[in-house]
Amino acid sequence: MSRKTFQRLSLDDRRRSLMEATLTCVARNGLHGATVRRITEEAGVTVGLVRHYFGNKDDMIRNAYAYLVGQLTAQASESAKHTVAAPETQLARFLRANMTTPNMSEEKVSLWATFIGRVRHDADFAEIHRDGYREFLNVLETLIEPVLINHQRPHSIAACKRHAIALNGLIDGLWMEGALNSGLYGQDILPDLVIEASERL
Amino acid sequence: MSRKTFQRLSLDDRRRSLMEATLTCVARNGLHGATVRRITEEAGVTVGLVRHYFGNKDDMIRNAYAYLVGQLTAQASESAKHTVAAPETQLARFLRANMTTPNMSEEKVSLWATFIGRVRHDADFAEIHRDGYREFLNVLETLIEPVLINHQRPHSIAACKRHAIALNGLIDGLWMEGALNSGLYGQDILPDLVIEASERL
DNA sequence: TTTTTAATTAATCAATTGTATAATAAATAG
DNA sequence: CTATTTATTATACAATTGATTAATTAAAAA
Repeated sequence: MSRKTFQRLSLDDRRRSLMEATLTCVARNGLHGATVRRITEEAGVTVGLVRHYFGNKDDMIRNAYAYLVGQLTAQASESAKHTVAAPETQLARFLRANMTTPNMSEEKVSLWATFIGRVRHDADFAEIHRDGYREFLNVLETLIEPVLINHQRPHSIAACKRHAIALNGLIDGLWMEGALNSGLYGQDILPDLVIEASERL
Repeated sequence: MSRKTFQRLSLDDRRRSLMEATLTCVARNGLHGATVRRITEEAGVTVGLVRHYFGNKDDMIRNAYAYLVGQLTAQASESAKHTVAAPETQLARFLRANMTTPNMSEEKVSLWATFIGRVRHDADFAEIHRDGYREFLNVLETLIEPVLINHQRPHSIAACKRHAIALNGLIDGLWMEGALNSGLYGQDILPDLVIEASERL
């Protein structure tokens, strides 16, 4: 029997490959079904690499979670600073982007929810979550402030924050509804709905 | 060595005890850390009872999930049909109830999110989720319709549904924000916030 | 080319997993 | 009080788990 042929990847490439395989397996089999063997098979390598690149499985999963949150916030930041337009248009565009693919990928949202159960009990998860949340909130606040000013509404830091929290809640909630859409309504109403809703806010 | 002394419980009591222990363990250790041994120890029994009452572990977990969803929807329905009051007051009261304990128990919301990752891949989970979701939406719709009528706004079935979906999204999102509150704001602003937001909807 | 480096494989290990079965004892019926 | 039922315990088992180590080999260096 001959050994398996393999490629030597750079540290970053291999780590990313393993984190993505981790997310794929968690999405498919849940946190409890994402075993080291399944993950490494998905990545096309053998189990020893987990120790080599992450020390142990838990650390690999934490890194994968951070990787996921990073993707989500990066997408959000990206779709926020697009063109020059009226503040309302910018906010609306941002919201629409967050209600359509690829920002609202069913898999990512579902993954995000799967991990959230760990946030309350694992300090590392909590920190990753908090950082991502803070960044998303910041993006929202900077989008909201000019809109409030335009409409001559109170726009203190606190007021912006309140609106950001509410809007973020709405986005999160509709994310989840969209991600696991139970077939009770068409997916396509969500973008209009979130804009319609936030216009009233 | 003497054997462990025990009580024989009724079928319903023992099943409920095991389901509650299951939820406790999932909340504490995640779906992957909720082992049969931990669960049965939490329930104060030995492992053999899982087979006796649920056939296997997966079935026990599915039943525990259905039990959780049942609790959540029951709470919601309960807090909906309270007093006789103006439709706006009733809706506001319902929303406030959903943003405060015991309806918004951190543990329950966190549990709810933990399980949601399974909804897309397990038909049984999907059905349980869909049923609970439908019921919650129904409650919301019946609360919303009279409000719309009072304000002489379109109140077709479709319009009510849209509002219900949006409000449910807002509730879900704020639920999660509240449950894993990252310490970025005080918990107490959520009730006011959701009412303030929905008044504008 | 040859040498060196370290990424990767392959195999082994102890621990934990879910499940199954026979022995036991609590509750019920006669 | 005795017999019967069956909920519950205790134990065993095979499979799977995450972790560890030494042997390889691809790639870089010389």
